[in-house]
Amino acid sequence: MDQAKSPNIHHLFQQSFPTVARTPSTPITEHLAYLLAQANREINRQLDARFKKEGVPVEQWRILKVLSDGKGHSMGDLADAVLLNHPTLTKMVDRMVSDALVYRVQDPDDRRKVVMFISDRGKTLTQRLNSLALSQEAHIAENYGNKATADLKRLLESLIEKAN
Amino acid sequence: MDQAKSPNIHHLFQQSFPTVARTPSTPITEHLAYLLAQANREINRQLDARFKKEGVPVEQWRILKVLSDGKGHSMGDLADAVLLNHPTLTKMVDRMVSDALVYRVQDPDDRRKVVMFISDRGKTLTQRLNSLALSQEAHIAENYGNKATADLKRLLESLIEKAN
DNA sequence: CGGGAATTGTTGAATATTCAATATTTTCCT
DNA sequence: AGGAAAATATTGAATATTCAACAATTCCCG
Repeated sequence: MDQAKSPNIHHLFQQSFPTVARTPSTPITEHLAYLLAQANREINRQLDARFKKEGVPVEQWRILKVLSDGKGHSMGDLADAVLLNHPTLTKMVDRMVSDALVYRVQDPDDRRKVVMFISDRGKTLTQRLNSLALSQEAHIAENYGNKATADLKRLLESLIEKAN
Repeated sequence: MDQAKSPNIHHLFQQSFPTVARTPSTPITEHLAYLLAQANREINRQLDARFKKEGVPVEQWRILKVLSDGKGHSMGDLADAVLLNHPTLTKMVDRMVSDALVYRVQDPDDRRKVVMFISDRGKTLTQRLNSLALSQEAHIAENYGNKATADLKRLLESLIEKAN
């Protein structure tokens, strides 16, 4: 590899600055994508820490929460709702079925489909997880501010909506 | 599975509502953790799509971008900066070394450490990636609004700061 | 009706990530 | 000084995710 000369035309204009002077370019920390990743990671980490004593990953809580409306949900709907792609969801649901948290029923109206339901065991677990999650939200709202939290949520919703 | 009776004491108070009346509990879509995950996923997906023609995952762009300051960075610093845990970073850097985008040097002051540098090949790639990323940011700012984008960034920064 | 195309979900192989253990070097403490 | 503890990075095994292929069913259109 030739490490010799500056590969872009900028160096023509940089000769008067002898030492360094590379194109500045926005630091990674100012990119929206990065800020979202960082915030998401941190909040998720905290939530996971709270869920740890129940031994349930955040994704399973999402699944349980969606199913707690009591209605049946197809795998496809679930996958969209919980932000998982299909094969990942299938395998996670397999585990949850083993743990008797949810169960599958074949949709009688469309036999390609599977309809997922939450079990009673799943329901009681969901309640414990919900209160852990709520306590986290309360904790955030506490030292981040109610207004800021509400504003942030609103902006995120709007971003998500626009992004489609 | 016994789906028969409501498992919590609430049902004592719900007897006057004969039909259903389960505890409402916030829908998943109102939780901050979920909104962050969703927004992050979507923005990342879009960025990945743009990077696709370069065949570079977003994480590698982050690494390249951090290293483009020309200074050397230890693996630990890098891992923090690019939101990857150490073993994952090690293996990703292995690939990038194979691709001659970055290289390792042992830190002479502390021989436990490795100092990472970006190669010239890495620099030119970074420039192409930067402009793809900037065009995405521009696209977002365009149909989401400059104010909203700035507000969102500010709120995210503040959340991240508070969360530590 | 019949059959190709589309939809839905799962599987298996390939890939990536994570956890725990390890190796190496430095720091700290007495 | 000298040895235990901490810091840094990597490795290998276990686990998880993804991609592509598949199977089953339904849809659609001629």
